[in-house]
Amino acid sequence: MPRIVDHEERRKRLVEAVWALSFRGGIEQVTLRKVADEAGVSMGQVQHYYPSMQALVRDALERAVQAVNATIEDAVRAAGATDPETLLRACLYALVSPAEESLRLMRFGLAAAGRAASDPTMARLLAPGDDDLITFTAGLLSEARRERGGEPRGTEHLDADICWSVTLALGVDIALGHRSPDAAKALLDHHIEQVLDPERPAQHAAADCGK
Amino acid sequence: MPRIVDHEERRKRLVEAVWALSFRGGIEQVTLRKVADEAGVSMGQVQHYYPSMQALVRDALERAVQAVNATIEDAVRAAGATDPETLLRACLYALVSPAEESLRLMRFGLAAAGRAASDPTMARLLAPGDDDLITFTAGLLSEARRERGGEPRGTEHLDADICWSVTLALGVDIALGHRSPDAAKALLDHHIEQVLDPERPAQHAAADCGK
DNA sequence: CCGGTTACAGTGCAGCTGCATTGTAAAGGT
DNA sequence: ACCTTTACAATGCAGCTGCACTGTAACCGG
Repeated sequence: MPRIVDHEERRKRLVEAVWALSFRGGIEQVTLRKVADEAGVSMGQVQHYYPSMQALVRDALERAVQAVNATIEDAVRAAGATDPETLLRACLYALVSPAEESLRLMRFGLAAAGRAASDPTMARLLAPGDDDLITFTAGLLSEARRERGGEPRGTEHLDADICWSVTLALGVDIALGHRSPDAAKALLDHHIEQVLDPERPAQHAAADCGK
Repeated sequence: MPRIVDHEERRKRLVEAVWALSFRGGIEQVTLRKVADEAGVSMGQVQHYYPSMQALVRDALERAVQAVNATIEDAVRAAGATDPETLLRACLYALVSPAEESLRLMRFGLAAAGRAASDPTMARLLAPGDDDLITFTAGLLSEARRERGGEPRGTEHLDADICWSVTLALGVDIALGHRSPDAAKALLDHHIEQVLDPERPAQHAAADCGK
């Protein structure tokens, strides 16, 4: 019947405006008017697609989470059918990537997490999906250990959980500018080494893992 | 000459009002009027002690960081002269404590970190002091390993860094309500075990480290 | 007792906020 | 050709914001 437009495209554009604004001046700069300006549209359009500001920010967060997850899945797909260790590294690296897009997402994610600290409905968006990811990672850990000649330790699930915790913390550090992506990657490498091959002492003296 | 009051006491009261408000409704609820109300004083007083809202929040963050550090130091002092492993655990547990006060600080810290993501002057307040803490922790790790009959691995500094990263990530999870303090502690225990005694396989089957 | 300094309390204001409302142009079905 | 539905654009508004400003009461050295 009526005029038909691509809703998805509009929402995406608006959400990207939110990300951009938040990246530049913090989530507090995300207002109806500024989002409209950044997206090059009118306030009316923003209101047309989102009933409230909260809904906009929520959707922006949801899409940010999806985008990060997509980054990980892309990494898996790109790695293809290599050894599990390479795959594992590829997954984890996705969160400490120096790519600008990744940085934008992490920054917004952190800002949103700040809000989520006292907004349960937002916190839920940041919650781990269904720990499929952890289970998948645990599988990789298990295989990677076997490939290195180690025996299974039965703690893969916990180890995977910790792996992601470390990675997330490093991502936060990067977002805050406390660590360079390189330094984070180096530290992450050390941890992976430790997890995969606990017995081996220090091997690569780790050029610099400093800040 | 003039009327004399305890400046420190006033500022502390105001900052605690900021923490309380932020805990309840998020950092966005922290406004001049609400802070004044919460502290039971007038807006004029808030303005008298802080030239701007930014300054207030900054001071609140600075004091929150100090308070958390104090928590760690208290833990060290309380542990007294026990074995290094107990000391190490005491330090790390400070960040995943179920104490309400700790929760308030972590929540506010997370909210502030959200702002710090795009405010470098705030990010600096959250930056690691001078990695004295990491070095201290590395020392504990080293001693604890020796006590367990292990040989030094030369990676204690990196390991300590990772320890705190894990702990921080768990603290964030708790603040977001994604993990209970108990679950976090259990996972942290697993990691400590792993770090101190890499060779040993799984020992305590870890009742539940689930969410 | 008094001048001066400090420590507030109260008020006013310009600017911005989200949101409701109204107006209107475009498109498709009939 | 018309009518209905959609997709906006533009404007209005009440509420809140930080902050500047003014008033004033307490205190203390002299």
